Amino acid sequence: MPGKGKWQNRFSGHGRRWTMPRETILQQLSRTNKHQSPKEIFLAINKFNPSIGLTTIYRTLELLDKMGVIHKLRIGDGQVRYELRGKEKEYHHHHLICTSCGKIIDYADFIDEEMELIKKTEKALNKKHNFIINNHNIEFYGLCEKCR
Amino acid sequence: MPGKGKWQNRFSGHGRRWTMPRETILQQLSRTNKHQSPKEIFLAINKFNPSIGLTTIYRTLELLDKMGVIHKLRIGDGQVRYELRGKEKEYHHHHLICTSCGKIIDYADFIDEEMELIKKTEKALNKKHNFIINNHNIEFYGLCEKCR
DNA sequence: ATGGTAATGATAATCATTTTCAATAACAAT
DNA sequence: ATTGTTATTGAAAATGATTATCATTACCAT
Repeated sequence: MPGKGKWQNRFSGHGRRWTMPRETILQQLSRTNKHQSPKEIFLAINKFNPSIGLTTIYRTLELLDKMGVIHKLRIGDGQVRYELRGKEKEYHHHHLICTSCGKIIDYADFIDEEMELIKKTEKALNKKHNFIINNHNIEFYGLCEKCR
Repeated sequence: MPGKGKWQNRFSGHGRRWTMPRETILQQLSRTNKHQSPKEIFLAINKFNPSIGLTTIYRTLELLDKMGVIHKLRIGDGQVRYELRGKEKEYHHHHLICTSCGKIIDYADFIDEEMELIKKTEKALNKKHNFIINNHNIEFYGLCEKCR
Protein backbone atom coordinates (compact mmCIF):
# COMPACT_ATOMS: atom_id res chain seq x y z
CA MET A 1 0.00 0.00 0.00
CA PRO A 2 1.48 3.37 -0.95
CA GLY A 3 1.95 6.03 1.69
CA LYS A 4 -1.05 8.22 2.41
CA GLY A 5 -0.59 11.66 0.93
CA LYS A 6 -2.82 14.68 0.97
CA TRP A 7 -4.55 13.63 -2.21
CA GLN A 8 -5.50 10.13 -1.24
CA ASN A 9 -8.97 11.06 -0.07
CA ARG A 10 -9.82 12.32 -3.53
CA PHE A 11 -9.29 8.85 -4.90
CA SER A 12 -11.46 6.82 -2.58
CA GLY A 13 -15.03 5.73 -3.06
CA HIS A 14 -15.52 6.31 -6.78
CA GLY A 15 -14.16 3.04 -8.03
CA ARG A 16 -10.77 4.70 -8.12
CA ARG A 17 -7.69 3.41 -6.40
CA TRP A 18 -4.83 5.12 -4.68
CA THR A 19 -1.64 3.72 -6.12
CA MET A 20 2.09 4.23 -5.92
CA PRO A 21 2.46 5.57 -9.49
CA ARG A 22 -0.28 8.12 -8.89
CA GLU A 23 1.33 9.29 -5.69
CA THR A 24 4.72 9.52 -7.36
CA ILE A 25 3.31 11.54 -10.25
CA LEU A 26 1.57 13.94 -7.88
CA GLN A 27 4.80 14.31 -5.95
CA GLN A 28 6.63 15.17 -9.13
CA LEU A 29 3.98 17.74 -10.03
CA SER A 30 4.38 19.26 -6.56
CA ARG A 31 8.14 19.39 -6.80
CA THR A 32 8.17 22.43 -9.08
CA ASN A 33 5.87 25.14 -10.30
CA LYS A 34 7.12 24.70 -13.85
CA HIS A 35 4.75 23.51 -16.53
CA GLN A 36 5.83 19.95 -17.14
CA SER A 37 5.13 17.75 -20.14
CA PRO A 38 4.37 14.03 -19.81
CA LYS A 39 7.82 13.18 -21.09
CA GLU A 40 9.53 15.53 -18.67
CA ILE A 41 7.59 14.05 -15.79
CA PHE A 42 8.46 10.59 -17.00
CA LEU A 43 12.17 11.36 -17.26
CA ALA A 44 12.27 12.98 -13.83
CA ILE A 45 10.56 10.05 -12.17
CA ASN A 46 12.48 7.53 -14.19
CA LYS A 47 15.76 8.57 -12.56
CA PHE A 48 14.74 7.12 -9.21
CA ASN A 49 11.86 4.86 -10.18
CA PRO A 50 12.25 3.25 -13.60
CA SER A 51 9.27 0.98 -12.99
CA ILE A 52 6.68 3.62 -13.86
CA GLY A 53 5.89 3.65 -17.55
CA LEU A 54 5.20 6.59 -19.82
CA THR A 55 1.74 5.24 -20.59
CA THR A 56 0.81 5.47 -16.94
CA ILE A 57 2.02 9.06 -16.85
CA TYR A 58 -0.29 9.93 -19.72
CA ARG A 59 -3.25 8.12 -18.21
CA THR A 60 -2.75 9.58 -14.76
CA LEU A 61 -2.35 13.11 -16.03
CA GLU A 62 -5.54 12.80 -18.03
CA LEU A 63 -7.35 11.53 -14.96
CA LEU A 64 -5.98 14.25 -12.71
CA ASP A 65 -7.04 16.85 -15.22
CA LYS A 66 -10.56 15.46 -15.33
CA MET A 67 -10.63 15.45 -11.53
CA GLY A 68 -9.60 19.09 -11.52
CA VAL A 69 -6.41 18.45 -9.60
CA ILE A 70 -4.14 19.68 -12.37
CA HIS A 71 -4.50 22.11 -15.22
CA LYS A 72 -3.79 21.17 -18.82
CA LEU A 73 -1.88 23.67 -20.88
CA ARG A 74 -1.61 23.66 -24.66
CA ILE A 75 1.03 26.18 -25.45
CA GLY A 76 1.77 24.82 -28.89
CA ASP A 77 5.32 23.60 -28.47
CA GLY A 78 4.34 20.12 -29.55
CA GLN A 79 3.61 18.75 -26.11
CA VAL A 80 0.81 19.14 -23.65
CA ARG A 81 1.89 20.58 -20.31
CA TYR A 82 0.41 20.40 -16.85
CA GLU A 83 0.56 22.39 -13.66
CA LEU A 84 -0.84 21.69 -10.24
CA ARG A 85 -4.01 23.40 -9.05
CA GLY A 86 -3.20 22.91 -5.34
CA LYS A 87 -4.18 25.32 -2.61
CA GLU A 88 -0.78 26.95 -2.59
CA LYS A 89 -1.11 27.66 -6.29
CA GLU A 90 -4.77 28.37 -6.34
CA TYR A 91 -4.17 31.99 -7.03
CA HIS A 92 -5.53 32.79 -10.41
CA HIS A 93 -2.92 33.32 -13.07
CA HIS A 94 -2.36 33.19 -16.80
CA HIS A 95 0.56 32.64 -19.08
CA LEU A 96 2.98 34.69 -21.07
CA ILE A 97 4.56 32.52 -23.74
CA CYS A 98 7.66 33.39 -25.73
CA THR A 99 7.15 32.24 -29.29
CA SER A 100 10.87 32.13 -29.86
CA CYS A 101 12.33 30.15 -26.95
CA GLY A 102 9.16 28.72 -25.41
CA LYS A 103 9.68 30.30 -22.02
CA ILE A 104 6.52 30.57 -19.94
CA ILE A 105 5.94 33.30 -17.38
CA ASP A 106 3.01 33.18 -14.99
CA TYR A 107 1.39 36.49 -14.32
CA ALA A 108 -1.42 37.63 -12.10
CA ASP A 109 -1.94 41.35 -12.56
CA PHE A 110 -5.31 43.04 -12.84
CA ILE A 111 -6.88 39.89 -11.52
CA ASP A 112 -9.80 41.65 -9.90
CA GLU A 113 -10.82 43.41 -13.08
CA GLU A 114 -10.18 40.30 -15.04
CA MET A 115 -12.23 38.08 -12.79
CA GLU A 116 -15.10 40.49 -12.97
CA LEU A 117 -15.00 40.51 -16.76
CA ILE A 118 -14.69 36.74 -16.91
CA LYS A 119 -17.67 36.24 -14.64
CA LYS A 120 -19.74 38.69 -16.62
CA THR A 121 -18.73 37.03 -19.85
CA GLU A 122 -19.42 33.57 -18.57
CA LYS A 123 -22.87 34.55 -17.42
CA ALA A 124 -23.70 36.20 -20.73
CA LEU A 125 -22.37 33.30 -22.77
CA ASN A 126 -24.32 30.87 -20.68
CA LYS A 127 -27.52 32.79 -21.29
CA LYS A 128 -26.89 33.50 -24.96
CA HIS A 129 -25.58 30.12 -26.11
CA ASN A 130 -26.89 27.88 -23.35
CA PHE A 131 -23.29 26.83 -22.86
CA ILE A 132 -21.94 25.67 -19.50
CA ILE A 133 -18.47 27.08 -18.99
CA ASN A 134 -16.12 25.01 -16.89
CA ASN A 135 -12.81 26.54 -17.64
CA HIS A 136 -11.05 29.29 -19.49
CA ASN A 137 -7.65 29.90 -20.90
CA ILE A 138 -5.92 33.21 -21.40
CA GLU A 139 -2.49 33.35 -22.95
CA PHE A 140 -0.31 36.08 -24.30
CA TYR A 141 2.19 35.32 -27.02
CA GLY A 142 5.23 37.38 -27.78
CA LEU A 143 8.97 37.69 -27.36
CA CYS A 144 10.70 37.53 -24.01
CA GLU A 145 13.52 39.76 -22.85
CA LYS A 146 16.25 37.57 -24.32
CA CYS A 147 14.56 36.93 -27.65
CA ARG A 148 13.27 40.38 -28.49
CA MET B 1 1.22 33.13 -63.54
CA PRO B 2 -1.68 32.70 -61.13
CA GLY B 3 -4.50 35.18 -61.12
CA LYS B 4 -4.03 38.32 -59.10
CA GLY B 5 -6.03 38.21 -55.91
CA LYS B 6 -6.41 40.73 -53.13
CA TRP B 7 -3.52 39.23 -51.23
CA GLN B 8 -0.93 39.24 -53.97
CA ASN B 9 0.60 42.53 -52.95
CA ARG B 10 1.47 41.08 -49.55
CA PHE B 11 3.71 38.55 -51.25
CA SER B 12 5.82 40.81 -53.43
CA GLY B 13 9.19 42.26 -52.71
CA HIS B 14 10.30 40.14 -49.78
CA GLY B 15 11.77 37.25 -51.67
CA ARG B 16 8.34 35.68 -51.59
CA ARG B 17 6.43 34.48 -54.59
CA TRP B 18 2.77 34.57 -55.43
CA THR B 19 1.81 31.08 -56.50
CA MET B 20 -1.25 29.13 -57.48
CA PRO B 21 -1.23 26.89 -54.40
CA ARG B 22 -1.07 29.92 -52.14
CA GLU B 23 -3.93 31.59 -53.92
CA THR B 24 -5.99 28.40 -53.78
CA ILE B 25 -5.36 27.99 -50.07
CA LEU B 26 -6.34 31.58 -49.36
CA GLN B 27 -9.49 31.08 -51.41
CA GLN B 28 -10.36 28.03 -49.35
CA LEU B 29 -9.78 29.96 -46.14
CA SER B 30 -12.10 32.69 -47.45
CA ARG B 31 -14.80 30.25 -48.42
CA THR B 32 -16.01 29.73 -44.85
CA ASN B 33 -15.70 31.27 -41.43
CA LYS B 34 -15.24 27.86 -39.87
CA HIS B 35 -11.97 27.02 -38.18
CA GLN B 36 -10.31 24.65 -40.61
CA SER B 37 -7.49 22.21 -39.97
CA PRO B 38 -4.72 21.58 -42.51
CA LYS B 39 -6.26 18.24 -43.40
CA GLU B 40 -9.71 19.71 -43.89
CA ILE B 41 -8.29 22.39 -46.14
CA PHE B 42 -6.37 19.77 -48.05
CA LEU B 43 -9.43 17.57 -48.56
CA ALA B 44 -11.57 20.49 -49.67
CA ILE B 45 -9.02 21.66 -52.22
CA ASN B 46 -8.20 18.14 -53.30
CA LYS B 47 -11.70 17.65 -54.70
CA PHE B 48 -11.11 20.09 -57.51
CA ASN B 49 -7.33 20.37 -57.51
CA PRO B 50 -5.52 17.18 -56.54
CA SER B 51 -2.17 18.60 -57.56
CA ILE B 52 -1.70 20.55 -54.32
CA GLY B 53 0.00 18.47 -51.65
CA LEU B 54 -0.64 18.38 -47.93
CA THR B 55 2.91 19.50 -47.23
CA THR B 56 2.29 22.70 -49.14
CA ILE B 57 -0.85 23.32 -47.11
CA TYR B 58 1.15 23.04 -43.90
CA ARG B 59 3.93 25.27 -45.16
CA THR B 60 1.59 27.89 -46.55
CA LEU B 61 -0.51 28.03 -43.40
CA GLU B 62 2.58 28.50 -41.31
CA LEU B 63 3.73 31.30 -43.58
CA LEU B 64 0.34 33.01 -43.59
CA ASP B 65 0.25 32.84 -39.81
CA LYS B 66 3.67 34.45 -39.57
CA MET B 67 2.53 37.13 -42.00
CA GLY B 68 -0.47 37.81 -39.81
CA VAL B 69 -2.96 36.95 -42.53
CA ILE B 70 -4.49 34.06 -40.65
CA HIS B 71 -4.86 33.15 -37.00
CA LYS B 72 -3.65 29.85 -35.57
CA LEU B 73 -5.94 28.14 -33.12
CA ARG B 74 -4.95 25.32 -30.80
CA ILE B 75 -8.17 24.05 -29.38
CA GLY B 76 -6.74 20.73 -28.33
CA ASP B 77 -8.68 18.38 -30.58
CA GLY B 78 -5.47 16.96 -32.02
CA GLN B 79 -5.17 19.31 -34.94
CA VAL B 80 -4.18 22.90 -35.34
CA ARG B 81 -6.88 25.09 -36.85
CA TYR B 82 -6.81 28.36 -38.72
CA GLU B 83 -9.14 31.22 -39.44
CA LEU B 84 -8.76 34.19 -41.68
CA ARG B 85 -7.97 37.61 -40.24
CA GLY B 86 -9.41 39.49 -43.21
CA LYS B 87 -11.13 42.84 -43.03
CA GLU B 88 -14.55 41.29 -42.98
CA LYS B 89 -13.58 39.23 -39.96
CA GLU B 90 -11.38 41.75 -38.29
CA TYR B 91 -13.85 42.19 -35.51
CA HIS B 92 -12.29 40.95 -32.36
CA HIS B 93 -13.66 37.67 -31.11
CA HIS B 94 -12.81 34.70 -28.98
CA HIS B 95 -13.83 31.09 -28.84
CA LEU B 96 -16.21 28.94 -26.89
CA ILE B 97 -15.15 25.32 -27.20
CA CYS B 98 -17.30 22.34 -26.29
CA THR B 99 -15.09 19.75 -24.63
CA SER B 100 -17.52 17.01 -25.52
CA CYS B 101 -18.25 17.43 -29.24
CA GLY B 102 -15.58 19.94 -30.21
CA LYS B 103 -18.01 22.56 -31.47
CA ILE B 104 -16.55 26.06 -31.62
CA ILE B 105 -18.62 29.19 -31.18
CA ASP B 106 -17.22 32.63 -31.87
CA TYR B 107 -18.32 35.32 -29.49
CA ALA B 108 -17.68 39.00 -29.22
CA ASP B 109 -19.49 40.36 -26.17
CA PHE B 110 -18.03 42.87 -23.72
CA ILE B 111 -15.35 43.62 -26.26
CA ASP B 112 -14.86 47.18 -25.13
CA GLU B 113 -14.20 46.21 -21.54
CA GLU B 114 -12.13 43.32 -22.67
CA MET B 115 -9.98 45.34 -25.00
CA GLU B 116 -9.35 47.87 -22.29
CA LEU B 117 -8.25 45.16 -19.89
CA ILE B 118 -6.09 43.50 -22.53
CA LYS B 119 -4.37 46.75 -23.38
CA LYS B 120 -3.76 47.55 -19.75
CA THR B 121 -2.43 44.06 -19.14
CA GLU B 122 -0.21 44.12 -22.18
CA LYS B 123 1.29 47.42 -21.15
CA ALA B 124 1.93 46.23 -17.61
CA LEU B 125 3.41 42.94 -18.74
CA ASN B 126 5.64 44.72 -21.16
CA LYS B 127 6.97 46.98 -18.43
CA LYS B 128 7.26 44.29 -15.78
CA HIS B 129 8.76 41.46 -17.78
CA ASN B 130 10.21 43.36 -20.72
CA PHE B 131 8.12 41.12 -22.90
CA ILE B 132 6.80 42.21 -26.32
CA ILE B 133 3.27 40.94 -26.75
CA ASN B 134 2.19 40.19 -30.28
CA ASN B 135 -0.90 38.16 -29.78
CA HIS B 136 -3.28 36.78 -27.23
CA ASN B 137 -5.65 33.93 -26.98
CA ILE B 138 -8.79 33.69 -24.89
CA GLU B 139 -10.83 30.53 -24.88
CA PHE B 140 -13.68 29.23 -22.80
CA TYR B 141 -14.14 25.53 -22.37
CA GLY B 142 -17.37 23.86 -21.42
CA LEU B 143 -20.37 21.96 -22.66
CA CYS B 144 -22.58 23.14 -25.48
CA GLU B 145 -26.35 23.02 -25.56
CA LYS B 146 -26.47 19.52 -27.01
CA CYS B 147 -23.83 18.01 -24.76
CA ARG B 148 -24.77 19.46 -21.39
C1' DA C 1 -7.23 -14.16 3.04
C1' DT C 2 -9.34 -13.61 -1.36
C1' DG C 3 -11.94 -12.40 -5.50
C1' DG C 4 -13.41 -8.83 -8.61
C1' DT C 5 -11.67 -5.43 -11.23
C1' DA C 6 -9.11 -1.01 -11.65
C1' DA C 7 -4.54 0.02 -12.79
C1' DT C 8 -0.21 -0.93 -14.88
C1' DG C 9 3.58 -1.40 -18.36
C1' DA C 10 5.50 -3.11 -22.68
C1' DT C 11 4.59 -3.04 -27.22
C1' DA C 12 2.50 -1.78 -31.25
C1' DA C 13 -0.44 1.30 -33.66
C1' DT C 14 -2.09 6.03 -34.93
C1' DC C 15 -1.89 10.27 -36.53
C1' DA C 16 -0.42 15.05 -37.04
C1' DT C 17 3.41 17.48 -38.37
C1' DT C 18 8.39 17.90 -40.30
C1' DT C 19 12.24 16.82 -42.97
C1' DT C 20 14.47 15.57 -47.18
C1' DC C 21 15.45 16.19 -51.79
C1' DA C 22 14.97 16.34 -56.57
C1' DA C 23 11.98 18.74 -59.82
C1' DT C 24 9.45 22.87 -60.96
C1' DA C 25 8.13 27.55 -61.64
C1' DA C 26 8.11 32.65 -60.28
C1' DC C 27 10.24 36.63 -61.51
C1' DA C 28 14.17 39.90 -61.86
C1' DA C 29 17.65 40.93 -64.98
C1' DT C 30 18.85 40.85 -69.46
C1' DA D 1 10.81 36.92 -74.84
C1' DT D 2 14.90 34.23 -72.75
C1' DT D 3 17.59 33.10 -69.09
C1' DG D 4 19.44 32.24 -64.48
C1' DT D 5 18.66 32.32 -59.76
C1' DT D 6 16.37 30.48 -56.16
C1' DA D 7 11.84 30.19 -53.75
C1' DT D 8 8.39 26.82 -53.94
C1' DT D 9 6.48 22.49 -54.56
C1' DG D 10 5.12 17.43 -53.95
C1' DA D 11 6.15 12.65 -52.83
C1' DA D 12 7.98 9.91 -49.67
C1' DA D 13 10.12 8.97 -45.51
C1' DA D 14 11.01 10.36 -40.82
C1' DT D 15 9.72 12.10 -36.53
C1' DG D 16 7.45 12.46 -32.32
C1' DA D 17 3.54 12.76 -29.34
C1' DT D 18 -0.35 10.36 -27.94
C1' DT D 19 -3.51 6.19 -27.82
C1' DA D 20 -4.97 1.35 -28.11
C1' DT D 21 -4.14 -3.45 -26.96
C1' DC D 22 -3.67 -6.99 -23.81
C1' DA D 23 -1.75 -9.94 -20.52
C1' DT D 24 -0.26 -9.18 -15.80
C1' DT D 25 -0.37 -6.98 -11.30
C1' DA D 26 -2.11 -5.17 -7.08
C1' DC D 27 -5.80 -2.29 -4.68
C1' DC D 28 -9.30 -2.91 -1.45
C1' DA D 29 -14.13 -4.22 -0.15
C1' DT D 30 -15.83 -8.27 1.66
